[in-house]
Amino acid sequence: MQNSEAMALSAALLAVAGGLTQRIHEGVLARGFEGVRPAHGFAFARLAPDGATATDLAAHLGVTKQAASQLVDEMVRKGYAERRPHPEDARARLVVLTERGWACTRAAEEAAAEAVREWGDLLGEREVRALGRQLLRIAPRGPIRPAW
Amino acid sequence: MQNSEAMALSAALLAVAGGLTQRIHEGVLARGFEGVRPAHGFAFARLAPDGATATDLAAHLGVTKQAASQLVDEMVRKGYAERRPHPEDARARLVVLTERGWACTRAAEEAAAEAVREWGDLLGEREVRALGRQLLRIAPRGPIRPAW
DNA sequence: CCAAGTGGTCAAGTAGCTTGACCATATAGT
DNA sequence: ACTATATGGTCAAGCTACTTGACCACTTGG
Repeated sequence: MQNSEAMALSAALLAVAGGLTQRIHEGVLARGFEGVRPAHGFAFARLAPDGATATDLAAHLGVTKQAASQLVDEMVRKGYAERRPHPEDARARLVVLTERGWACTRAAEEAAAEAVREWGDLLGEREVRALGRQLLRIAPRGPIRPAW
Repeated sequence: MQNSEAMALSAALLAVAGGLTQRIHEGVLARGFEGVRPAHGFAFARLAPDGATATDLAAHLGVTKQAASQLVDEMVRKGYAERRPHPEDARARLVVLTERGWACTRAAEEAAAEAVREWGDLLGEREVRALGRQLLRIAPRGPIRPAW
């Protein structure tokens, strides 16, 4: 495969990712959740199962713990998360989603599903599933860097 | 397709895009081009064929013309681009890549090809080509937003 | 030929990150 | 058990890539 081909693939991938991000962001906004930025979505994803500490979040997002802490401040201030004492470590605080945080997460899922459904119209559902499988196989492990 | 499925697909897509961006960035750095940020790559892509005005660039990147102009300042200062008088409009300035700018573009292509080649190892070249075709078909038209 | 539109710049403000210093609690070594 | 080091978190200050707003130079259209 030629370099220019790889570049075309990369450009398409980044364009799709950028478009999807914006679609989700707009969809969440349209469902009445204001003051949420795309970066919050990645935080929500980490908090969703059982909560996490600010330092966990920092590692997951690839930022400093101070930045993660500021992000948590903001989510708390806007009612999407709350800090609880950590059950096993008196230094730490467990950050968990509030009910509003869960609702916002569901809104993001709906918005994502909406965008993906349009892909289905273009490619067929079978191809979209194949796309998902391929992407899962090449997805990197490390932190999800929400910026470029 | 369920919402959670769409979310998993979305997460994988964004993870792959983030990883690819980082890979390209590191590859460009490793080839000796310093002080280049991922956002520059999108600018280079727009400048590559025949140059562009700062306002064109702004529209392409989805930022204000002031921000685009600052980006051009930086690229000029670092030797990747230069401003020339516009042949048809005395108000405008045509921004074109320098030889170093072209070299940096080629470095980015090589880095991208390296990452894509690894996908080929995982999926097979046939599947990677299919991936490229699918992504091209669902890629949005508008500006490429280099941030989320 | 003048009015409105467009490309570009200057200046100031903002938001989200960084680095650096610090405290409180936990964990490991002797 | 006691100290030394590591770790979770916070406070404070600074940086940088963006924004908004005002403005000038040139172009375009009635």
